[in-house]
This record gives sequence, C-alpha cells and structure tokens, in this order.
Amino acid sequence: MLRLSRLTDYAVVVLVRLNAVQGVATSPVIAASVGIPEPTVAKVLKALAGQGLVTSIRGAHGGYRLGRPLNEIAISEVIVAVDGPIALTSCVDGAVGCDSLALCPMAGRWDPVNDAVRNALANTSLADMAAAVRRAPRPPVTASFNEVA
Amino acid sequence: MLRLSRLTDYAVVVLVRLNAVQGVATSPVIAASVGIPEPTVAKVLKALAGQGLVTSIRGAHGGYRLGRPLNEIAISEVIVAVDGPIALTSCVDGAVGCDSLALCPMAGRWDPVNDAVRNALANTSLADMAAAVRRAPRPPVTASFNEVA
DNA sequence: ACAATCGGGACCAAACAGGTCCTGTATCGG
DNA sequence: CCGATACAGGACCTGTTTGGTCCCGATTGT
Repeated sequence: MLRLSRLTDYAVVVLVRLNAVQGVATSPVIAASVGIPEPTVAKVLKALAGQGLVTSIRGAHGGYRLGRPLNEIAISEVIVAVDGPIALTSCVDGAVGCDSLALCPMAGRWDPVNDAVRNALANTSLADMAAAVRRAPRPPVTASFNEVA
Repeated sequence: MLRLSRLTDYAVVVLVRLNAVQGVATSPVIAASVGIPEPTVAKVLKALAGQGLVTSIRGAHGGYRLGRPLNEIAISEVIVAVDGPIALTSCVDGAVGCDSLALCPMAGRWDPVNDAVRNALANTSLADMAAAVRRAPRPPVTASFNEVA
C-alpha cells in the first residue's frame, strides 16, 4: 500500500524535536520528550547519524545534535537513512530475486516512476512539513486518488 | 521501505499484456502468458475490474478486456485499485490507530508529501512505462538517493 | 440444462518490520 | 588512572502484513 515504515515517521518527529532543542540531547531524553520507546529512538538516531543527518557525540555528556538546519534536510534523505534506498519495486537495475526476470516484460520499466517519486520527495524538506501543520490542524487530504472515483 | 506490493507489479504486467491481446482474455490464459499463478492473476483482475481499469464479461466465453487505452491509465490508479489509497503514513486525515495522536506533533504534516507523491504517480501513465523500456534495456537508476552519499 | 467464467470472501503460510536487549568502544570527569 | 556515561553495532524475538490458495455463489452463452 505504498506505505513507508513507522521508523521513518519516528525519525521525522525526532529530527523536529532535535531542532527545537537547539543543542545536544541524549536518546533517552529525546525518547521521553516525544513519547517513543527509548531503544527504538536510539535505533532511529543511529540510522540518522549514519547518514550525517544528525551528529553524534560520544562519551559522557554526549548525545545527538542536528547535522543541518531543517530546511536543508529533504524528506527523501530521512527515508533513505532509515528505510534504505527508495525503490517502489524490487525490479530495479540489477535486482536479483525476481525469479522470472527473463520472462518479465517489465524489467526496468519502473525506473521513470521511481525517479518521479524520488524527485517529489527530494523537493520537500522537513521545514516544509513543519510549516504545513501551522496552516491547518488537519486539512482534508486532496483525495484525488483516495476515492474509488 | 516505500515499496509497493508485488500485486501491483503483477497488475501492470497484466494490463500491458491485456493491451497486447487487443480483445477479451480469460484469467487462466493471461496467467499462462505472463507466467504468474492463475489464482493470483484472478485476484488482481478482480481488483482492477472493481476500479474499471478492466471490463469484465461474465458467462461462457467471457473474460477481461482493457477498460481504457494504456496512455489513459495512470500508474496511481493501478496502485489504488490493487493496494488501496496512497498514503505514506498511517497518520493521514482522520487516521485512527495512532495511539499517541494527541502527543504526536506531526499530525497532518505528511499531507504535502503524500500529495507530492500522488501527483508524481498520477502524471505517469502505463504507456510511459512501456515506452521507457524500449529506450534502454536496463538503464542504471538515477541513484540520487540510492547511494550513501 | 450444462458448462464456462467472473465475483467475493475465508483461510493459511511465509516474509517482513517493529521492537528489545546485549556487548563493545569512545570520551569525559574525578 | 579509573569509573561513569553514552553512542555503535549486531543478534534476536514477536506481531503484523502480504502473498497465495481455495471454495462457493452468481451470471451468461451454447
């Protein structure tokens, strides 16, 4: 159903939270402030640190700090950091595992779709998302495709 | 990982196949021609028929026919037909189930992202996908986000 | 009337993701 | 120099989701 993992959702929350802190925060502290189990937050932060979206400081009085301002972080980067590369189907480039790749007449055809989605996600920053909520608390989704039509 | 279901992949293959047939075909016949188990193809066709992407003809000598030319079928429609509404997170509009919705500072913020993805998917037709494969058999993915960077 | 074919739902099994825990390593403070 | 703090990385278990199968009812042509 084209759904991204909950971890990614957590990641966004954590990053926004980290932005509000404007400094260093430990994972237990962050976890408590956003209401997500600590081990899970730790896992998310590790993934984010791996991609440089947050900076980690080890040792006593260590913690995590935002690696970049929110408006320079594309949502796609967060998704990649937490969920891995963005590819709608398993049939991308040298994808192994598609048992009937030889028969499959669709090999490689998803690429333009993948690119389109990647672009859409790359052009939306976390700051954009944060801004959206200010306007309306819960605007009805565009619903172009939600309805049966 | 932002992956859409395999059923959707099947649906695209089936639709393209149905386009090649240029007429009526039964689900067993289609299944055989694309190398996908028959019951699964039947399930996919049912879903597609429900959204009008294919027309079903019941009774003896019945079958399925393409409801519209390929270039008038957006990939988003196929996804919706098979996988349901396109919503990256469970936190859309009146989503129930987000236990900590009250605490969650991100309520509704995914909407612009969802819209962006929906637009990207709505602007790509099945004909576009079919055209893509003609150009290059397996072009390396743009890789903008695939790499660790 | 019979056979072919779609329609819809129930059901089972395998895969995946979410979540937890444990051990190792680096850094700061006393 | 030693202990405490906090990240790093991986193993592991469990619940949910998804893929796939099957069955029965409804419809239509011969």
